[in-house]
Amino acid sequence: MVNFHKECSLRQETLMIKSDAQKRIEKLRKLINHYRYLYHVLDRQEISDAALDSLKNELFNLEQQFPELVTPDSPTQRVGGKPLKEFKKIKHPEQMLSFNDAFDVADMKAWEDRFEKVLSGAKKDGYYCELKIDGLAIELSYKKGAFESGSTRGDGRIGEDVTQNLKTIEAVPLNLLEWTEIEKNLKKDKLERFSKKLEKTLSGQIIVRGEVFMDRKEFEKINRQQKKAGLKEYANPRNLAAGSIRQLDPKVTSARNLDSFVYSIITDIGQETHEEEHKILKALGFKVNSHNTYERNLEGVEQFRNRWEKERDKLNYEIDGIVVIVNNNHVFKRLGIVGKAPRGAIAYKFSPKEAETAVEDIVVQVGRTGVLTPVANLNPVNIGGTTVSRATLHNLDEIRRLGIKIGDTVIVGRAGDVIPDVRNVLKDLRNGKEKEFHMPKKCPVCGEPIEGPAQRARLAPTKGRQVAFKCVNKNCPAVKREAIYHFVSKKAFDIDGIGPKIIDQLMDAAIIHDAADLFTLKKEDLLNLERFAEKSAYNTINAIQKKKNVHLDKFIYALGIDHVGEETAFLLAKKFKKMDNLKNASLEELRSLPDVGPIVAESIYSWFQKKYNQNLINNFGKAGVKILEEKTSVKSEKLAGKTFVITGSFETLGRDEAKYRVRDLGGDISSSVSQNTDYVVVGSEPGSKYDKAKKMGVKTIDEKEFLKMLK
DNA sequence: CCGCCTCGAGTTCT
DNA sequence: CTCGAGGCGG
Repeated sequence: MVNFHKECSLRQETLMIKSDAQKRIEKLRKLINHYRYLYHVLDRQEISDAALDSLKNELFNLEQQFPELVTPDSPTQRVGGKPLKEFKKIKHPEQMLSFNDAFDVADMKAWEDRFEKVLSGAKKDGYYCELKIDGLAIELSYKKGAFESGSTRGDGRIGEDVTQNLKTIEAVPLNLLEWTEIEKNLKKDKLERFSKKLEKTLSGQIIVRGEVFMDRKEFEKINRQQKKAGLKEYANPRNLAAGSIRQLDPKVTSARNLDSFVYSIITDIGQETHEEEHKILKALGFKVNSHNTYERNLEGVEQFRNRWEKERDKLNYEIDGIVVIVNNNHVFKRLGIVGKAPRGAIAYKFSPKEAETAVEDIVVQVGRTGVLTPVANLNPVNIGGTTVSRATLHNLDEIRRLGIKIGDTVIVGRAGDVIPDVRNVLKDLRNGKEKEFHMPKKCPVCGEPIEGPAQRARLAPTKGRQVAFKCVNKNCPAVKREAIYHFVSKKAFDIDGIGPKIIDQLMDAAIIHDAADLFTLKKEDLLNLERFAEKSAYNTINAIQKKKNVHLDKFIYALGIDHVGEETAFLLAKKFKKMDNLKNASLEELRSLPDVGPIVAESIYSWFQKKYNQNLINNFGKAGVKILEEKTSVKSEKLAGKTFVITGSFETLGRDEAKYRVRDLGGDISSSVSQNTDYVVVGSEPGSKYDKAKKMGVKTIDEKEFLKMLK
């Protein structure tokens, strides 16, 4: 009796808890699903990750206690499946097609012309434009509002059943929204007319399609982990996403944090346009891409494309173009299929960020310092919207690293989206006629012998390996020419309207021999040259004479002494005050300056020892160049001890101007972010310094705050 | 001697 | 902007 009683009460207790648990479980599921929807679909975070995790934890624990309460659509079941032996096949109810490609306006026009002929004047009703996500296509099937199965494209007719893996993607709803919610959404978009048919469809089956992808952050995170573990890094997010979705063990897929957008409804619910499909998908609780939009004509399409080509880097996922679809579904159907692609849609690709081309030659350039730089002359190709015909190869080490030969086929990209850069040599495409590149033994410009790493190693055996080859002839025309380019450049004498072309002309005609000669130029000297008439000659002379008075730091910088750039020139001007003091400074004096070590001191000292340079300085004086020697006074100490780094561009002042203003107030400017940096001033379109500042926790300020500090 | 912090120099096309 | 290397502190 006693025992019976006990058992009874125990059962009673369990039952009670179970019913409570059931209620609690349902509430938790609803809540978790709601936050998931806000976060992954509507892009809104209203609860911290930690808080959401604790909800999930509670749910998980309850379900552990009552396994019989687990349902397949519970949020805990996103990683519920066991590893598979192989994927089952799923037949697509309607073939999954691919798109034909267009690369420019002409292609688009041709496409429009082609199908308008087919339509023979029927109304086409504009286009729907979507971002073309670089991922893989999927198909999802929902029965009675719950996710039932999903598959990859496969060959278009039959795909692989990757249901378990798709479940792990939080952007893929395990349940559609509740009907009352859907109705509200439809009303908001004035789509009530679909209500009836949609409700009926949902009680049965609805099939939709979309794209699975991995965002950049996740991709970078995984590659960091790979690197740390000494494993091979993945080539791109697309391949990694595709690989992840084809994992037999859903635990692996789950760890990859994939994302997804959907973009079309296969089931007929009376949708008239593609735009409506998107709105309905959104109303159902699917994640659709909010940037997609309707455009009336090809001009609008063109604008959409161009805008996103420019802004594609701001997205957290990769796109390789846009998809343009005839918006009217009846017209779209009528246009039919050509080959493997629908005639009513086209992928309008962005110009590629990398392209394949041939190395026609490798030539050598001589820079201001005499350093020889090998440059590849390329068969011109369009990369990122501009034509590239040359790319630097930096030095011999780089050539060896790439293994590049003349005649090779290469992949060219643009470093920092600007500077052409050889990424890869396609050695498999060689035909045997490729020629090895050799550094010339003699300077290609003056014919004097080149000093290479081997020679220098003998001269200074303590130094490590040096990569540069150098023409050490002080009279090498190339070096002298570059010296004058440098002299007139923005940060030196800043002489407007005199560029390499004019300097070449003047030197070739032997009218000038060094920078000092510029200041004694007469109008008559120029009139004999090609492309110079009265007016242009006058302007040029005027531009030169206008810059006759120059601050000491600019002057020192303009001399182009090895290892003396802007900063060191500024420092020298501040310390020595007068040109004469610097000229006569001893090695020890120079060496004692902060940031000047043995190498820099030696470079400065020996520059002023040379007769040629002494003459040059005298000639500047004779030509009437005046050095303003009293500019170093700091106006205030307001920013003393503060170090600034500047990135991006500003509305009200240039970067250099900003720099001078900081210095005037006693602050320091640095070119790279570190622990020592006090403020990073962030303009529009900032570069990597901004990222670094954020990572290091350095304080960033915007233009407004910066200007306030300057006041 | 090592590692961090800077500066210098080179770079393409519109 | 990026890479290489000089300077300097630990």
